[in-house]
Amino acid sequence: MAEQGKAFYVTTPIYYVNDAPHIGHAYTTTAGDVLTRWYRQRGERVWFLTGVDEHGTKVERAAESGAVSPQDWVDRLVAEDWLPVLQTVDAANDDFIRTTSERHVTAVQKFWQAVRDNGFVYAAPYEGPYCVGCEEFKLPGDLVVGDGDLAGQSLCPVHGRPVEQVSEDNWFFQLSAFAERLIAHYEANPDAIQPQSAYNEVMSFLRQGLVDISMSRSSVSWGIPLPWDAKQVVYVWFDALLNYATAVGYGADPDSAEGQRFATTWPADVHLVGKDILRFHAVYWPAMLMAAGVPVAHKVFAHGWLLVGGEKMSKSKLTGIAPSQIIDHFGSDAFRYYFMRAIAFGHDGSFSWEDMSARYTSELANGLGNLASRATAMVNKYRDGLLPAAGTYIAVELELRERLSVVVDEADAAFCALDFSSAIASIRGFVDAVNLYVTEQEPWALAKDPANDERLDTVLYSICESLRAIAVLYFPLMPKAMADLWRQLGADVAIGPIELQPVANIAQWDQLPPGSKVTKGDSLFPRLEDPA
RNA sequence: CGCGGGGUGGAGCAGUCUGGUAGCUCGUCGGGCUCAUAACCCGAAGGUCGCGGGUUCGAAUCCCGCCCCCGCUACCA
Repeated sequence: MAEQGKAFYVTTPIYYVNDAPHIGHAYTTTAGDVLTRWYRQRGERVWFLTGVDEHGTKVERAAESGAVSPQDWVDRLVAEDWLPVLQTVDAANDDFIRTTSERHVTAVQKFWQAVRDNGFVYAAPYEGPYCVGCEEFKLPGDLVVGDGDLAGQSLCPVHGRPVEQVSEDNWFFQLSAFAERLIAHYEANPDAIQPQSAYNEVMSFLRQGLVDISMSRSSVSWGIPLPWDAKQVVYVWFDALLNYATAVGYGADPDSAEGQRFATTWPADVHLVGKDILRFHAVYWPAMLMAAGVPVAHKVFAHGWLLVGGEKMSKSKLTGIAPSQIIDHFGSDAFRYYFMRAIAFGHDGSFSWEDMSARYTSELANGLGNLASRATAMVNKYRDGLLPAAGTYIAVELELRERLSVVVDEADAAFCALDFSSAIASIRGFVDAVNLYVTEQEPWALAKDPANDERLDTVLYSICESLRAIAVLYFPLMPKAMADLWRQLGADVAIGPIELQPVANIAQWDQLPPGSKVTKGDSLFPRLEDPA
């Protein structure tokens, strides 16, 4: 559990503005959103941060070719691409950090000044193989050996051209000083990197030893100037990683609102990252924090890649998919459901339109949507839309309630462990159990004989109570549809807003007051035609 | 000896850490029901869990060897 008074703080990576948002970005954001919405549903204080990374050579160059200033360029990308995608996936982030914002820039300078004051930054010439095409230094291991005319020469693997030996004066971060501390930290906190495969990877990397790493660039101008050397800017990774701390008030006056936020929010509880940027988050970032004398994050969780046609998504192969392509058709709830349900978090997973469509139809339309539909229809048909009071519960209802109680516990444990697919599997099992309950109790048969009135009341009430619980359980995952369901059950009027229903109370039965107005509204998940 | 991930019924995936009737979604076949979004429920067929050894009363799961696929080569989640 979080420290007393501290918010449960979750971050996504900050996305590079020069890319087009695709479903990989949306996947990470969705995971963070579901996780934080669940914690809010538990009644905890929560802080959910996302944002964008705006510095670096690529942006500088792109702006140049568009004949605008870098700032205008990134302003436009943020407004047109990155903020809208949050609406598209229905993310309820508490903040959005931009690395060009004043609060970030000044805090980054404070941070590196602190690291330097602590003795972990030094000047040295950096010499190494440099690719003019990439405009960056390469590591010897990155290079490939040429053949033919270029036989024997070291080539840039991207451009296939010989690299040059270049030297520039640089500032170095003394990363090597932290290998032992990091190893000790992770040995003492084996849950600090998940899943296990990511933990193993980082540990084996650390045990090879760490080398110092250049933290500034003189060849780039679009960045944050070093406070002690205005001719150099902070290397973009060592600017970007700091967002997690600067966004919640690192470096602010402790008595200010920002300073208070830092005190009650930092350290982060979960950094969500793709497995490709694990090393930055599990090695460089905590080392930087240690160097500055700031506590490190509790956990880094590395999720897998989305594969399309068995390969990592690729725009050049036409498999880079914009979230809106899917969400325009299926809606944001179905998008969130699909990616959290179909892919074990931490593993790679395949996306296909066919699978998405099949799951939507089977699990959402035929499963949950249809259950809501048959429930609201029967209350209207047999009881004029007024929820009846339950009569005497018999064994089947008691079993259903017991099942619910188990499901709530399972879902809570799984969501808190970021095991989204297991949480959903558990809830889905309950939906199936309720569908089975309906079929076996045959309310339509009970309705044929007034002698069964009380029994029919009990069955109808139990179905609606089950749906009440399902709505709350699924609300963090599918906020729009579950808010709809909540209204159809009359629960907003009867027991208040769905977002205020604590997880701890979900399994408590008899919450819907008899007499509530149950409405048969639009289908929660209408069956969709396959697009041609 | 590069590092890492993976190979489970027709498709896509759990399960492997903490050995003990192989599970889920879809698809196929047969039956039931009619409240409901032609939806719901039941039953059945279909797997030597990549291959070969080993440990064990017992291995998808642990150990050894091997084969194959995919990333690490950036649109970077």
